[in-house]
Amino acid sequence: MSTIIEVAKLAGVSTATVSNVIRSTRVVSSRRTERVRAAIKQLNYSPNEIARSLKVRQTRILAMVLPDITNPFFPELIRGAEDAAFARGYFLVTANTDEQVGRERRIIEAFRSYRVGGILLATAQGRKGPDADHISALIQGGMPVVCLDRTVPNVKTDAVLLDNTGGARECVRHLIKQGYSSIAMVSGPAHLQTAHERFEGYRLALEDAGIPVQQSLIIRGDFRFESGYQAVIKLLKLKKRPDAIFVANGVMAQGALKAIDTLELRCPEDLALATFDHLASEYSHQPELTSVVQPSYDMGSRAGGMLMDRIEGRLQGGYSVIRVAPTLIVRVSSVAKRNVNG
Amino acid sequence: MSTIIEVAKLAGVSTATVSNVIRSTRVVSSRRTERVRAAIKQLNYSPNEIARSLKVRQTRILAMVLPDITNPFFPELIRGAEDAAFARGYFLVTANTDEQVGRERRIIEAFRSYRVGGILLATAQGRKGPDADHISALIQGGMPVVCLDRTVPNVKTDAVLLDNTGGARECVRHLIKQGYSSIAMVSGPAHLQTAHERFEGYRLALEDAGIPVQQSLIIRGDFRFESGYQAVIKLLKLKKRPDAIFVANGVMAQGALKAIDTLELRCPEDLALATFDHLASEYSHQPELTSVVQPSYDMGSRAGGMLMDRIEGRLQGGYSVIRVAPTLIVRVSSVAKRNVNG
DNA sequence: TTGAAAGCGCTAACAC
DNA sequence: GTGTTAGCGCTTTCAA
Repeated sequence: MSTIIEVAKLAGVSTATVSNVIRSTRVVSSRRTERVRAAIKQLNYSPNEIARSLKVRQTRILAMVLPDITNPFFPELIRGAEDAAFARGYFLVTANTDEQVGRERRIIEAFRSYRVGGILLATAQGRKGPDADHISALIQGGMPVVCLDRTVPNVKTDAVLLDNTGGARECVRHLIKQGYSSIAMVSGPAHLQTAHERFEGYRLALEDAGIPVQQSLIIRGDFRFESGYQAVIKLLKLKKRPDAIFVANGVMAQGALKAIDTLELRCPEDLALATFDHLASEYSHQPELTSVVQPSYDMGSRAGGMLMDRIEGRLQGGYSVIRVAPTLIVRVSSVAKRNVNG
Repeated sequence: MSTIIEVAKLAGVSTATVSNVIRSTRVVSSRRTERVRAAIKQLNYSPNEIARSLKVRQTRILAMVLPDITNPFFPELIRGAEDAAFARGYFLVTANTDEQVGRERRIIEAFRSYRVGGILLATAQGRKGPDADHISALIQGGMPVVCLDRTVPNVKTDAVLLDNTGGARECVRHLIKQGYSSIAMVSGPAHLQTAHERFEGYRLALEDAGIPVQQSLIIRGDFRFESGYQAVIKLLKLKKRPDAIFVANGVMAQGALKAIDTLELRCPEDLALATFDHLASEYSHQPELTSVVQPSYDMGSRAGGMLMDRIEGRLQGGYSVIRVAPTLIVRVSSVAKRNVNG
């Protein structure tokens, strides 16, 4: 790989001139500009960003750290952040922690070492995780960090979060209004903040309506397909079967549909269903599920914007936390109970 | 952010000693080692990989360039490559081109500038794209590149590909054996190599059986949900409706299911279905689709291994191209025609 | 075992 | 408009 010195030599100019042509940092005569361009082409020269970054002490790389790339919610987040980054001349790279805290640690350390401009973090850290010291250290060391979807416990940062509790509450309230009274929930993993908040919404909605929470109607899943399937099989085999189920994420809801199918029941005739996330239009075909839709693309894009603002010093002072509201989309899976067979 | 000089000063040793402690490049007395460790901790020091990379002229970063992160096939590819990378002390980052050639160009140029160790490329470049000069230049410049899933036209590289033609051929042959004779196809975008190859498999299977290919039964989609939906609606409104449809990817197959549902038909009673990709167990619930399953995790992992071998010089000489075979999984959506109503 | 110092490729301050 | 050069933070050779 050729260097700026070789380009300068070939073009018969100084390295400063080559640099100035590349970065347009000061005016260079058109004759020289042309000679430099030609030399660059001839040598197939690519400026060494490593050297440049070392000199200017910053990179225009944004790093996104994600827990589970196979959950369709996250790719949309990537697309949002990516478009925002590109629009402002940044470059987004992504790494996947596979929900493992150790791996997250290692990835963050690597990004820190490479001195990325900032980090978008959807942490694998649980909501009571005691292990967040490295993240505090990171931030105190001056690295701009924006938390996405999930915050890190006991760490103050900018964040873009969803109003999980509000969304779940509205959704369950809707089920109640439709005439359902025995409403089960398939919740997410205990250690995840988002799962906890969604459960809170469920609890509050029941409380609002004066309906007691029944432990037997709450089954914990892990946000994956199989656990949604198993949970609903279990619920539907109860002597006192629920008449509606609220599912804490979209992937588990697909498992729920499969379970209903396996037991040869029908939705909504035998059981109403409502869920977080809207995979339906993209990956599934029937029935149309009532769902709490997260504006994931938008969340990614806003978090990206926030991070770049912070990097560029446009965002001074205290941390800002944005709570984005989800949208409840009512579909056939939760039609009013009295109409089910009408 | 503190530097190695500050650490050295605080520990009362030379920078060489600090470096040797960090990299274990030579033996350092335990007294000094301890002092260095303490200083690192006290200063919250993180070695500057940028400076290191500049000096040693290489990085242990693997870059993966993907066309569509929202297609569930690709995240699995990432996981495979990532696990392979981590196991050998590399670090994988991903960027998404959104199927735009211009964006791909820009991303590759950035990765080149940052002197990543190598690139895993699932190109957005069409199979007849004339625009691959930058990729040839990249490779000639010494950058290790492994093509994944798709090759770049007229460019010689290592590659891990799927036997698309073989997979499609076997699948359609299966449909024929099950007694279907009017078999339609929802194909992928014309410019994509994979789509072309799958169509070839379809064509060959019909040819094998002496069934003429009918243009009216071939509808081109774009690998997305909506196009699968529209294509199947169109096919099912034909006067001479096909009795089976072969769909070129999993996302479109979901659209196909929705179309069948919309027209109040049933699969396989009214129409058999078989498809590339297996989204079924993860995102969908019914009916179980006969599918050509790609070993995507494995493809990612093998491509990653190949790239690291190439980087480390274990893979000398000519380029190697691996063609991975998919697996046909037969499910209820294509039961033998005579049994459909029996 | 340890330290001094050159140099990786670039930018930008300074001089002309 | 243009060139010279110090120095970004690290590794590694050479010398002790």
